Parts: sequence; C-alpha cells; structure tokens
Amino acid sequence: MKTAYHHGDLKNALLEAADEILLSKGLQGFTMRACARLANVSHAAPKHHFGDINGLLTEVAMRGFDRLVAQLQDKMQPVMDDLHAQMYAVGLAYVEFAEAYPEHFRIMFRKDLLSYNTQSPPRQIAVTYATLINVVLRQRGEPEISEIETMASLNGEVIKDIFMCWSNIHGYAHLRLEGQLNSIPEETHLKILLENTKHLSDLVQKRAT
Amino acid sequence: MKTAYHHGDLKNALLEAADEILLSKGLQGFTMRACARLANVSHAAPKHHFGDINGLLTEVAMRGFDRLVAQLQDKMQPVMDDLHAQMYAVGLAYVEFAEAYPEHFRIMFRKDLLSYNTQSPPRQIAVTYATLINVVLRQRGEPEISEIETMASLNGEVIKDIFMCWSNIHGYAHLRLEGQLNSIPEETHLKILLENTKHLSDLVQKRAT
DNA sequence: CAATACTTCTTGTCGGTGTCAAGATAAACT
DNA sequence: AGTTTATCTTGACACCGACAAGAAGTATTG
Repeated sequence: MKTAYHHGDLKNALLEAADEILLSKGLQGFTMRACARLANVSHAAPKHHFGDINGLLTEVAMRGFDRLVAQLQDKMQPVMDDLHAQMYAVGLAYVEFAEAYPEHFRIMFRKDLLSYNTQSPPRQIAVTYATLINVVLRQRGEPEISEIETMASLNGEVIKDIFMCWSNIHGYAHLRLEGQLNSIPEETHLKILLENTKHLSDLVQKRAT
Repeated sequence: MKTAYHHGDLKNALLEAADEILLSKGLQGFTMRACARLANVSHAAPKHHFGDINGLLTEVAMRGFDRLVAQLQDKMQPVMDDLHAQMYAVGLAYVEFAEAYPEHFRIMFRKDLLSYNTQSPPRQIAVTYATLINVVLRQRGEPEISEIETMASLNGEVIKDIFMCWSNIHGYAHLRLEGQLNSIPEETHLKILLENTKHLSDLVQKRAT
C-alpha cells in the first residue's frame, strides 16, 4: 500500500499525465483535475507545483519545445554537409512535429496561455531560437552562436533571413495542421515543402555573398 | 418595458456580444453565459441558435473571415495595377487583421474549435480562398476564378504558388501575433514584410513565364 | 532525540460553466 | 379560433478552477 502523501516525483507524473490527456482528448478535455486523476492524486495537488492552469500549460509547452528541437537536430544531423537538405530537414521536422503533437504545437504558440517573461524567455525557447538561427548562419557561411546570447549582436540581414525562413515553414506547418491544406494531394505536400525550402536556401545563400 | 420572449434578432445580438467579449476579455473570459448576460437573455438562450459553444465560435470565426476578406480587398483596391504592391497589400492586411482581432484570428485557424464540414467549407472560407487565389492568378497573368469553383480545375503550379505565398504571410502574421517577433524593432517589421512580399511576387511572376 | 518549521498533499467549499430537460410565451399557420 | 411551431426561461446536474484549512510526512535545529 502506497503512502498517500509525498509522491516523490509528482511534478513529472503530472506533466506526463498532461501530455497523455492532450494527445488523447485534446485541449478541450484538458483540465487540472483530469491530470490529477490520471496521476492518482487529489484534485488540488497540481496547485502547489504549477500555481494555476496556465503554469501547467507553460511547462507542457516547454517540454514541447524540447521535443521540437530534438526532432530538428535529429533530421538535420545526417545532412549537415548539404545546405539545401538542411533547410528541408527543418521544414520536415517542423511539419512532422506539428502533426505528431498538434495540441502541443498549438499551446506552444499561444501567447495568452503561456506565463513567462517575454524579455527573458525560458531556456527551451532560447534553444529553439538558437537552433533556427544557426541554420541560417550556416547557410550564410557565418559562425554559429551559442544558445546563451540570442538576438543581441546579430546582423540585421541575418534577422531578416531567419524570419523569412521561419515564417514560411511555420506558416506552412500551421496551415496544414489546421486543415487549410486538405485540398492538396498528399504527394504534392512534400513537393511544395521541398521547393519552398530549396528556394529559401538559395535566397539566403545568394544574399550572403 | 420590453417583452421578455422573442427578442427578434437575438442571434446577431449574441454574435456582437461574442465579438465584444473576445476583444475585451479574450478567449479565456469567453463563455456562452457571458454572451447571454451581455445580450440580456437567459443563460440557455444561445443554445437554440448555436447548439453548443463550438457552434457559436464557428459563426464568430466566419464573421472574422468576412472582415479579413474586406480588409484584403480594401488594401488591394487602390493598387490593382501594381503586382508588387498588391502582394504587399495582402501581407499588410493579413498582419493588421491579426493585430486588430487577435482572438478572432486564433479561433479562425483552430480546426478543433470549428464545426463545419471540411469537404464543403462555408461560404466565408471559400471567399477567402478565392481572394487569395486570385491574387496569385493576377500575378501570373491568368484569368481569375469566381468564388464558386474553388480548388477544382486549378493548375498544379498555381496551387504551389498560392500556398507558398500564403504560408509565408500567414506564418509571419502568426509568429508576430504570438510574440515570437518581439525582439525585432518595429521599423524592421515592415521592411521584412515588404522584402518578403516583393520576393514572392517576383518568384510567382517568373515562374509563370 | 525532541521540538519546531517547512514542504507536500488532502479535504471541503465556493462561484462559475456547458449542457440537458421541462415548461412558458409569442408567433405562425390552418 | 385552435393548433402547431419557434423562441426563450427556469431549474438542475456534473464538472471546473481556485481558495482555505488542515493532515502527513520531511527537514532543521536545539
């Protein structure tokens, strides 16, 4: 018989319960009480660890960014010598992440749900930024940045490049996730992504010279 | 003294109440009962008109698409002779709409909240599609389409073009809306949008020849 | 070792919410 | 005029987020 008090690792247990509920029931069925039930604790237990529901969602989102970065680096790692393939890998990883974790993706990009200081974003977001920025820096043949320094000391041209690429890929993933691309045959999807990323890669490389 | 029953135009009154609540309190404070209160009817009155809360949100979103299309055409109308300016107008209208109606924008692109048949989308969505498609068709010097026929009988190249442009603009607006572009100085914003749309316009025109 | 403080979790409660069922009222129809 | 139909109200139910008070372990300190 387990002791009722002092679960020991309740915070992680709640976060995993949250992931499971998001994947099965979606954001509609996602409640603090449901997470508590799934973790076999009382309905008010999450309060101590997360404060309110936005606090819980924020940590869920941060774990989502972790997974996104991992997926990005996984897809890029085998093609680090090919700039075109690298940009395509980013697009593919992004789209596949949105498809695998649709509700996480939505939450990760919902400013109104996340409670963190915009001025000093959490580590997970800084790492995501750095990962995307470094893709562009490699395209331009410039030295990469560490994840500590983020936007400061960045060439203005680089900023434009990164957000042109990111906008394109993010927009494509988002529209696809929300069903706005359903009229496109599945095989055309990858073609569009391939063409777009190749185009982005070419443009960034050409601009740098 | 007003008669309690048979408001006469309750549906529209509720929709306007919904708009007002979304703009002031956001999606968090948006409830069916709050809409009913603002319209001075009982808490269960909305049920007859919208079924459930997703039905209400769906109609709110459709009115959002109406406004988006109006804003698109407003911005394009004075520059119909300039293809670059036209594409820029689309980007600007899109971004400004997202800024003026952030919660509407979010809802409009939330598949899980909207209850309509994906196979035969409502008029408002078809019109939005047609508007965006016609922008690309003009860039390519091809005849425009009416809003009735949508995706069918469209060149594959056109589809690729429209979603390349839309992805870029939508992604930019979305990232901006959700605070992911806050580190960019305000003046750079318009530069990025201008460069991106010019680039899209050039590419679509070049591809068509 | 004992007493105290602290962290973690439970229990109980509150107002608010979506949804349903049943009924009241006004309008439309025959 | 009588009946049907559409519209809105009232009341109820389970569920939710949040709060307060307290119980159960853990850590600290004498």
